[in-house]
Amino acid sequence: MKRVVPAPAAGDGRQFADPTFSATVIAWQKQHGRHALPWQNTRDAYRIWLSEIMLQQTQVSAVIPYYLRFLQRFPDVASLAAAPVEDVMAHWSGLGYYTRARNLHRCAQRVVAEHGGNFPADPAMLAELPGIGRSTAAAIAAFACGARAAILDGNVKRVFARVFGIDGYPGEKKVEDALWLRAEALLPQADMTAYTQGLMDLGATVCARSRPACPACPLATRCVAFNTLRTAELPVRKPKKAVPQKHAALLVILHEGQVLLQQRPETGIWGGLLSLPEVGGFTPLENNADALPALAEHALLQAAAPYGVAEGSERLPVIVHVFTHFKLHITPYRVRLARRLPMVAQDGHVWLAASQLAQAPLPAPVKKLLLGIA
DNA sequence: ATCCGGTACC
DNA sequence: GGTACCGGAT
Repeated sequence: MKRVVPAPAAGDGRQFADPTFSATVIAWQKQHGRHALPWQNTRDAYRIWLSEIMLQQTQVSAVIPYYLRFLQRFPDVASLAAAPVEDVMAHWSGLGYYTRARNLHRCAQRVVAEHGGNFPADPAMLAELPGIGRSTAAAIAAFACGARAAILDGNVKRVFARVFGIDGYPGEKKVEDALWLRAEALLPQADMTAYTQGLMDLGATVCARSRPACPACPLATRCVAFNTLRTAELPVRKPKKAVPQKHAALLVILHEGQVLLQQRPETGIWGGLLSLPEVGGFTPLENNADALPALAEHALLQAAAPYGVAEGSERLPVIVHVFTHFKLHITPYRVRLARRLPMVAQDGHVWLAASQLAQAPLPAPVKKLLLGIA
Protein backbone atom coordinates (compact mmCIF):
# COMPACT_ATOMS: atom_id res chain seq x y z
CA MET A 1 0.00 0.00 0.00
CA LYS A 2 1.30 3.37 -0.96
CA ARG A 3 1.89 5.99 1.63
CA VAL A 4 1.49 9.69 1.27
CA VAL A 5 4.92 11.21 0.93
CA PRO A 6 5.16 14.17 3.31
CA ALA A 7 5.91 17.43 1.59
CA PRO A 8 9.52 18.46 2.13
CA ALA A 9 9.77 21.03 4.84
CA ALA A 10 10.16 24.50 3.43
CA GLY A 11 13.67 25.49 4.40
CA ASP A 12 12.99 29.19 4.14
CA GLY A 13 10.78 29.63 7.17
CA ARG A 14 7.78 30.64 5.05
CA GLN A 15 5.58 28.53 7.31
CA PHE A 16 6.33 30.97 10.13
CA ALA A 17 5.14 34.06 8.30
CA ASP A 18 2.38 35.91 10.14
CA PRO A 19 1.65 39.55 9.33
CA THR A 20 -0.46 39.92 12.47
CA PHE A 21 2.67 39.42 14.59
CA SER A 22 4.55 42.42 13.23
CA ALA A 23 1.35 44.48 13.11
CA THR A 24 0.86 43.84 16.82
CA VAL A 25 4.45 44.74 17.65
CA ILE A 26 4.37 47.89 15.52
CA ALA A 27 1.10 49.12 17.00
CA TRP A 28 2.36 48.47 20.51
CA GLN A 29 5.65 50.24 19.84
CA LYS A 30 3.91 53.33 18.52
CA GLN A 31 1.71 53.60 21.58
CA HIS A 32 3.81 52.15 24.41
CA GLY A 33 7.38 51.82 23.19
CA ARG A 34 10.35 54.06 23.91
CA HIS A 35 10.60 57.09 21.67
CA ALA A 36 12.94 59.52 23.38
CA LEU A 37 16.19 57.60 23.85
CA PRO A 38 19.18 59.76 22.86
CA TRP A 39 19.89 57.68 19.74
CA GLN A 40 16.31 57.62 18.50
CA ASN A 41 14.67 60.02 16.08
CA THR A 42 17.74 60.19 13.90
CA ARG A 43 18.83 58.47 10.71
CA ASP A 44 22.46 59.33 11.36
CA ALA A 45 24.14 55.96 10.89
CA TYR A 46 27.10 57.04 13.02
CA ARG A 47 24.93 57.73 16.04
CA ILE A 48 22.88 54.61 15.49
CA TRP A 49 25.98 52.46 15.08
CA LEU A 50 27.59 53.94 18.20
CA SER A 51 24.48 53.25 20.26
CA GLU A 52 24.13 49.69 18.98
CA ILE A 53 27.73 48.85 19.82
CA MET A 54 27.36 50.31 23.30
CA LEU A 55 24.10 48.44 23.77
CA GLN A 56 25.76 45.09 23.09
CA GLN A 57 25.90 43.37 26.49
CA THR A 58 24.99 46.61 28.21
CA GLN A 59 21.71 48.03 29.38
CA VAL A 60 20.16 51.27 28.20
CA SER A 61 20.48 53.02 31.55
CA ALA A 62 24.21 52.32 31.70
CA VAL A 63 24.77 53.37 28.11
CA ILE A 64 23.04 56.76 28.11
CA PRO A 65 25.68 58.82 29.96
CA TYR A 66 28.51 57.17 28.03
CA TYR A 67 26.76 57.74 24.76
CA LEU A 68 26.24 61.43 25.42
CA ARG A 69 29.84 62.00 26.55
CA PHE A 70 31.22 59.99 23.67
CA LEU A 71 29.23 61.96 21.14
CA GLN A 72 30.43 65.24 22.57
CA ARG A 73 34.05 64.20 22.18
CA PHE A 74 33.58 62.34 18.86
CA PRO A 75 30.68 64.00 17.05
CA ASP A 76 31.16 62.11 13.79
CA VAL A 77 32.90 59.11 12.31
CA ALA A 78 35.77 61.20 10.99
CA SER A 79 36.64 62.63 14.41
CA LEU A 80 36.52 59.15 15.90
CA ALA A 81 38.70 57.68 13.18
CA ALA A 82 41.25 60.46 13.63
CA ALA A 83 41.45 60.13 17.40
CA PRO A 84 44.17 58.18 19.22
CA VAL A 85 42.87 54.85 20.43
CA GLU A 86 43.80 55.78 24.02
CA ASP A 87 41.35 58.64 23.79
CA VAL A 88 38.63 56.26 22.64
CA MET A 89 39.42 53.82 25.44
CA ALA A 90 39.28 56.61 28.00
CA HIS A 91 35.75 57.49 26.93
CA TRP A 92 34.76 53.82 27.09
CA SER A 93 36.33 53.23 30.47
CA GLY A 94 33.73 51.70 32.80
CA LEU A 95 31.45 50.30 30.13
CA GLY A 96 33.24 46.95 29.97
CA TYR A 97 33.96 44.61 27.06
CA TYR A 98 36.79 46.81 25.87
CA THR A 99 37.31 45.00 22.59
CA ARG A 100 34.11 46.76 21.61
CA ALA A 101 35.94 50.08 21.90
CA ARG A 102 38.97 48.91 19.94
CA ASN A 103 36.71 47.52 17.23
CA LEU A 104 34.71 50.75 17.26
CA HIS A 105 37.86 52.69 16.52
CA ARG A 106 38.99 50.26 13.82
CA CYS A 107 35.53 50.30 12.31
CA ALA A 108 35.47 54.09 12.13
CA GLN A 109 38.83 54.07 10.37
CA ARG A 110 37.60 51.53 7.84
CA VAL A 111 34.37 53.45 7.18
CA VAL A 112 36.47 56.51 6.46
CA ALA A 113 39.07 54.68 4.40
CA GLU A 114 36.84 52.28 2.50
CA HIS A 115 33.41 53.94 2.38
CA GLY A 116 34.21 57.60 2.15
CA GLY A 117 33.04 58.19 5.71
CA ASN A 118 29.54 56.80 5.08
CA PHE A 119 28.28 53.57 6.63
CA PRO A 120 27.05 51.11 4.01
CA ALA A 121 23.29 50.60 3.89
CA ASP A 122 23.55 46.89 3.15
CA PRO A 123 23.46 44.73 6.30
CA ALA A 124 25.81 42.20 4.73
CA MET A 125 28.40 44.90 4.12
CA LEU A 126 27.93 46.31 7.61
CA ALA A 127 28.56 42.86 9.04
CA GLU A 128 31.98 42.83 7.37
CA LEU A 129 33.09 45.65 9.64
CA PRO A 130 34.81 45.01 12.99
CA GLY A 131 32.48 44.67 15.95
CA ILE A 132 29.38 44.41 13.78
CA GLY A 133 27.77 40.99 13.63
CA ARG A 134 24.62 39.84 11.94
CA SER A 135 22.17 41.25 14.47
CA THR A 136 23.90 44.58 14.98
CA ALA A 137 24.20 45.04 11.21
CA ALA A 138 20.47 44.50 10.82
CA ALA A 139 19.64 46.94 13.60
CA ILE A 140 21.82 49.67 12.11
CA ALA A 141 20.42 49.15 8.63
CA ALA A 142 16.85 49.10 9.88
CA PHE A 143 17.16 52.26 11.96
CA ALA A 144 19.34 54.18 9.52
CA CYS A 145 17.54 53.34 6.30
CA GLY A 146 14.54 51.16 7.05
CA ALA A 147 16.27 48.08 5.64
CA ARG A 148 14.24 44.90 5.90
CA ALA A 149 16.67 42.90 8.01
CA ALA A 150 16.09 40.76 11.08
CA ILE A 151 17.70 41.37 14.45
CA LEU A 152 18.19 38.58 16.96
CA ASP A 153 19.72 39.75 20.20
CA GLY A 154 19.20 38.27 23.64
CA ASN A 155 15.96 40.20 24.19
CA VAL A 156 14.47 39.09 20.89
CA LYS A 157 15.50 35.49 21.49
CA ARG A 158 13.63 35.61 24.78
CA VAL A 159 10.48 37.07 23.20
CA PHE A 160 10.48 34.48 20.43
CA ALA A 161 11.29 31.58 22.73
CA ARG A 162 8.30 32.49 24.91
CA VAL A 163 5.79 33.55 22.28
CA PHE A 164 6.43 30.50 20.11
CA GLY A 165 7.23 28.12 22.95
CA ILE A 166 10.64 27.24 21.57
CA ASP A 167 12.18 24.56 23.72
CA GLY A 168 15.91 24.14 23.63
CA TYR A 169 18.83 26.30 24.61
CA PRO A 170 19.15 29.27 22.18
CA GLY A 171 22.95 28.98 22.30
CA GLU A 172 22.64 25.65 20.55
CA LYS A 173 23.14 25.97 16.82
CA LYS A 174 19.97 24.32 15.66
CA VAL A 175 17.84 26.36 18.07
CA GLU A 176 19.53 29.58 17.04
CA ASP A 177 19.05 28.70 13.36
CA ALA A 178 15.36 28.12 14.03
CA LEU A 179 15.14 31.49 15.77
CA TRP A 180 16.79 33.27 12.84
CA LEU A 181 14.37 31.56 10.47
CA ARG A 182 11.46 32.91 12.51
CA ALA A 183 13.01 36.36 12.74
CA GLU A 184 13.36 36.57 8.96
CA ALA A 185 9.90 35.18 8.26
CA LEU A 186 8.16 37.57 10.63
CA LEU A 187 9.59 40.78 9.15
CA PRO A 188 6.93 43.31 8.13
CA GLN A 189 6.75 44.79 4.66
CA ALA A 190 7.04 48.32 6.07
CA ASP A 191 7.62 50.17 9.32
CA MET A 192 10.91 48.45 9.99
CA THR A 193 12.00 51.08 12.49
CA ALA A 194 8.95 50.69 14.69
CA TYR A 195 9.04 46.91 14.36
CA THR A 196 12.74 46.59 15.25
CA GLN A 197 12.47 49.05 18.11
CA GLY A 198 9.27 47.35 19.25
CA LEU A 199 10.92 43.95 19.52
CA MET A 200 13.79 45.46 21.49
CA ASP A 201 11.45 47.39 23.79
CA LEU A 202 9.19 44.42 24.41
CA GLY A 203 12.15 42.29 25.37
CA ALA A 204 13.72 44.97 27.54
CA THR A 205 10.66 46.31 29.34
CA VAL A 206 7.78 43.82 29.23
CA CYS A 207 9.19 40.40 28.42
CA ALA A 208 11.87 40.67 31.10
CA ARG A 209 13.98 37.69 32.05
CA SER A 210 12.40 37.42 35.47
CA ARG A 211 8.90 38.52 36.41
CA PRO A 212 7.75 39.55 32.93
CA ALA A 213 4.81 41.96 32.78
CA CYS A 214 2.58 39.63 30.79
CA PRO A 215 -0.66 41.53 31.50
CA ALA A 216 0.90 44.50 29.71
CA CYS A 217 2.11 42.45 26.76
CA PRO A 218 0.36 42.76 23.41
CA LEU A 219 1.48 39.24 22.52
CA ALA A 220 0.21 37.57 25.69
CA THR A 221 -2.91 36.12 24.09
CA ARG A 222 -0.77 34.32 21.54
CA CYS A 223 2.18 33.62 23.82
CA VAL A 224 2.78 29.91 24.31
CA ALA A 225 4.80 30.45 27.49
CA PHE A 226 2.15 32.71 29.03
CA ASN A 227 -0.70 30.40 28.13
CA THR A 228 1.07 27.33 29.50
CA LEU A 229 2.51 29.07 32.58
CA ARG A 230 6.06 28.49 31.37
CA THR A 231 7.52 32.01 31.26
CA ALA A 232 9.91 31.00 34.02
CA GLU A 233 11.18 28.04 31.99
CA LEU A 234 11.57 29.77 28.63
CA PRO A 235 13.97 30.51 27.18
CA VAL A 236 15.72 27.34 28.26
CA ARG A 237 18.81 28.20 30.26
CA LYS A 238 22.29 27.19 29.32
CA PRO A 239 22.62 23.56 30.30
CA LYS A 240 25.17 22.97 32.99
CA LYS A 241 27.64 20.55 31.54
CA ALA A 242 27.94 17.35 33.51
CA VAL A 243 31.06 17.56 35.64
CA PRO A 244 33.65 14.99 34.62
CA GLN A 245 34.08 12.24 37.16
CA LYS A 246 37.49 11.04 38.20
CA HIS A 247 38.74 8.38 40.52
CA ALA A 248 41.75 8.26 42.79
CA ALA A 249 43.06 5.39 44.86
CA LEU A 250 44.85 6.62 47.98
CA LEU A 251 46.91 4.58 50.37
CA VAL A 252 46.33 4.88 54.10
CA ILE A 253 49.48 3.49 55.70
CA LEU A 254 49.55 3.73 59.48
CA HIS A 255 52.44 2.44 61.53
CA GLU A 256 53.18 2.95 65.19
CA GLY A 257 51.00 6.03 65.53
CA GLN A 258 52.27 7.66 62.37
CA VAL A 259 50.73 8.07 58.92
CA LEU A 260 52.60 8.14 55.63
CA LEU A 261 52.02 11.29 53.58
CA GLN A 262 53.35 12.57 50.29
CA GLN A 263 53.94 16.10 49.07
CA ARG A 264 51.88 16.88 45.97
CA PRO A 265 53.35 18.75 42.99
CA GLU A 266 53.13 22.54 43.15
CA THR A 267 50.76 22.68 40.20
CA GLY A 268 47.49 20.91 39.66
CA ILE A 269 44.93 19.75 42.12
CA TRP A 270 45.85 20.25 45.78
CA GLY A 271 49.06 21.91 44.61
CA GLY A 272 51.79 21.88 47.22
CA LEU A 273 49.66 20.20 49.89
CA LEU A 274 50.48 17.02 51.73
CA SER A 275 48.26 14.13 50.77
CA LEU A 276 48.09 10.37 50.91
CA PRO A 277 50.26 8.42 48.47
CA GLU A 278 48.32 8.00 45.29
CA VAL A 279 48.16 4.86 43.19
CA GLY A 280 47.88 5.21 39.44
CA GLY A 281 46.90 8.87 39.23
CA PHE A 282 43.41 10.33 38.88
CA THR A 283 41.63 8.19 36.33
CA PRO A 284 38.62 9.41 34.36
CA LEU A 285 35.42 7.69 35.33
CA GLU A 286 32.22 7.00 33.47
CA ASN A 287 29.16 8.40 35.19
CA ASN A 288 28.62 5.17 36.99
CA ALA A 289 29.56 4.98 40.62
CA ASP A 290 28.99 1.22 40.60
CA ALA A 291 31.88 0.80 38.22
CA LEU A 292 34.56 2.18 40.51
CA PRO A 293 37.76 0.40 39.68
CA ALA A 294 38.98 -1.70 42.57
CA LEU A 295 42.69 -2.27 42.91
CA ALA A 296 43.73 -5.88 43.27
CA GLU A 297 45.39 -6.88 46.50
CA HIS A 298 48.69 -7.61 44.81
CA ALA A 299 48.73 -4.20 43.13
CA LEU A 300 48.22 -2.52 46.48
CA LEU A 301 50.92 -4.50 48.17
CA GLN A 302 53.25 -3.68 45.30
CA ALA A 303 52.40 0.02 45.57
CA ALA A 304 53.14 -0.07 49.27
CA ALA A 305 56.40 -1.99 48.86
CA PRO A 306 58.69 1.08 48.85
CA TYR A 307 57.40 2.05 52.28
CA GLY A 308 57.66 -1.22 54.09
CA VAL A 309 56.75 -4.86 54.18
CA ALA A 310 53.00 -4.98 53.59
CA GLU A 311 51.00 -7.91 54.82
CA GLY A 312 47.48 -7.05 53.77
CA SER A 313 45.01 -4.36 52.67
CA GLU A 314 41.42 -3.31 53.22
CA ARG A 315 39.20 -1.14 51.02
CA LEU A 316 37.58 1.74 52.90
CA PRO A 317 34.32 3.45 51.92
CA VAL A 318 34.48 5.74 48.88
CA ILE A 319 34.60 9.48 49.48
CA VAL A 320 33.06 11.78 46.89
CA HIS A 321 34.60 15.23 46.67
CA VAL A 322 33.17 17.90 44.38
CA PHE A 323 35.39 20.51 42.75
CA THR A 324 34.18 23.29 40.47
CA HIS A 325 35.41 21.40 37.42
CA PHE A 326 35.14 17.74 38.33
CA LYS A 327 33.87 15.26 40.84
CA LEU A 328 36.44 13.04 42.49
CA HIS A 329 35.67 9.60 43.82
CA ILE A 330 38.34 8.66 46.31
CA THR A 331 38.83 5.04 47.26
CA PRO A 332 41.08 4.85 50.32
CA TYR A 333 42.92 1.58 50.89
CA ARG A 334 44.20 0.83 54.32
CA VAL A 335 47.48 -1.09 54.10
CA ARG A 336 49.01 -2.90 57.06
CA LEU A 337 52.79 -2.80 57.29
CA ALA A 338 54.56 -5.58 59.13
CA ARG A 339 57.75 -3.55 59.06
CA ARG A 340 58.63 -0.02 57.96
CA LEU A 341 61.51 0.56 55.55
CA PRO A 342 63.84 3.57 55.70
CA MET A 343 62.16 6.25 53.56
CA VAL A 344 63.61 7.41 50.30
CA ALA A 345 64.20 11.09 50.88
CA GLN A 346 63.83 12.68 47.47
CA ASP A 347 60.24 11.85 46.64
CA GLY A 348 58.57 14.00 49.23
CA HIS A 349 57.36 11.29 51.55
CA VAL A 350 56.97 11.98 55.23
CA TRP A 351 55.76 10.08 58.25
CA LEU A 352 53.55 12.30 60.37
CA ALA A 353 52.34 11.63 63.89
CA ALA A 354 48.56 11.23 64.00
CA SER A 355 48.43 13.99 66.62
CA GLN A 356 49.84 16.44 64.03
CA LEU A 357 47.19 15.73 61.40
CA ALA A 358 44.83 18.50 62.43
CA GLN A 359 47.55 21.12 61.85
CA ALA A 360 48.93 19.59 58.65
CA PRO A 361 48.37 21.20 55.23
CA LEU A 362 46.08 18.46 53.97
CA PRO A 363 43.23 18.66 51.46
CA ALA A 364 39.91 18.83 53.31
CA PRO A 365 38.62 15.38 52.33
CA VAL A 366 41.94 13.75 53.17
CA LYS A 367 42.10 15.44 56.55
CA LYS A 368 38.56 14.39 57.31
CA LEU A 369 39.29 10.82 56.33
CA LEU A 370 42.43 10.58 58.44
CA LEU A 371 40.94 12.22 61.49
CA GLY A 372 38.18 9.61 61.29
CA ILE A 373 40.70 6.77 61.33
CA ALA A 374 43.78 7.79 63.24
C1' DA B 1 27.36 33.41 44.27
C1' DT B 2 25.36 32.72 39.72
C1' DC B 3 23.39 34.01 35.49
C1' DC B 4 23.44 36.64 31.32
C1' DG B 5 25.03 38.36 26.78
C1' DG B 6 27.09 39.76 20.69
C1' DT B 7 31.24 39.25 18.69
C1' DA B 8 35.83 37.58 17.93
C1' DC B 9 38.70 34.04 18.19
C1' DC B 10 40.09 29.40 18.75
C1' DG C 1 31.10 24.37 18.80
C1' DG C 2 33.29 26.29 22.98
C1' DT C 3 35.26 30.23 25.45
C1' DA C 4 36.72 34.99 26.80
C1' DC C 5 35.36 39.39 27.52
C1' DC C 6 33.03 42.65 31.95
C1' DG C 7 29.64 44.75 34.52
C1' DG C 8 24.92 44.61 36.13
C1' DA C 9 20.86 42.10 37.81
C1' DT C 10 19.03 38.86 40.68
